[in-house]
Amino acid sequence: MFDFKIYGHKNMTDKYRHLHIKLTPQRLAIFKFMEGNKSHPSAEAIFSAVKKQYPTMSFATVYNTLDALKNKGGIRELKIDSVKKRYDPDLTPHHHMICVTCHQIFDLFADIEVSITDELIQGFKIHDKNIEITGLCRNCQ
Amino acid sequence: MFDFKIYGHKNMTDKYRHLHIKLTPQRLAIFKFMEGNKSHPSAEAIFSAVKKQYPTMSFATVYNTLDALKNKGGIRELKIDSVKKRYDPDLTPHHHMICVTCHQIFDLFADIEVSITDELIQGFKIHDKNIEITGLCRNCQ
DNA sequence: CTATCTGCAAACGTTTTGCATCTGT
DNA sequence: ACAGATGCAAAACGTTTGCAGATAG
Repeated sequence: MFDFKIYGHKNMTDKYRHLHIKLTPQRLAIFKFMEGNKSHPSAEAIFSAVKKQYPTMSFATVYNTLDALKNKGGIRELKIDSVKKRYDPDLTPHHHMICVTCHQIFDLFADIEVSITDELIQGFKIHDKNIEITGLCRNCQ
Repeated sequence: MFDFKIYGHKNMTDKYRHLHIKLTPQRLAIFKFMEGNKSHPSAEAIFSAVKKQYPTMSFATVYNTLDALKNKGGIRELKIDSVKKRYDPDLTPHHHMICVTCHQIFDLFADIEVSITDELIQGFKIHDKNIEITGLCRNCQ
């Protein structure tokens, strides 16, 4: 989930110590579930998955953890789904393709040319550019 | 809101007849409010505005009308705001810039080069490409 | 030790729904 | 006439919050 290989982590706890948040077992389970997860899960999906291991897991803990991760720059919150928030542990610059039929989300690691004239942006200071592509995935065509 | 000037509309009702939905006074009030509206209003904003004229206006009617419009291609539903849906009557291709401080939404009518190799899109058939830019607007810098 | 986290339940804001009544066509 | 819209209130849904007890550091 985070590229800290340079630290040579001994274990799970060491691996996430840099976040400077309390590393509870519940949180570590969430980190583990998110690590390398390409499904862009919702809070509900994360909750369901981690609840198997921690039957007392609550939404408060899931949202609390996701919020902490988001604030520490550990995950991205996606607005791809108008119904619920989705989370992406992949922080490398990429975009998303959403199938209008099966609603699956596909990563797109294309380097996209976004050339905008100063005149058009009305003095807006750009932090981030994000491209959302809608259409039909191979299966649904 | 719709570019049907070629029909030479006599009045409000004629203007929207092509939608093939019942043109109630409430709906016409919503159409009028949306026409040329650059504020990307939420359902609540539309409701509040139109309620002044129709005190009995309900959310059911607002959502019903927005849904009909969306399905007939009369408006676009935006996913820019993760809390609530926003609606845009402008159907000409354009993108959005969202200020992270004041949360205002600005239109961006730039023609953006999105060149993607066939290999990267995994057979995905693209219908639409949408760019969301986040940053600071001139006022908030 | 104590600042922070967990888990529960209740509250919240947005959107959807059921249904009786009404109305545009 | 009648398919479809309105308006109300209730429900549904995802998310947030308050708080008492627990725990990581």
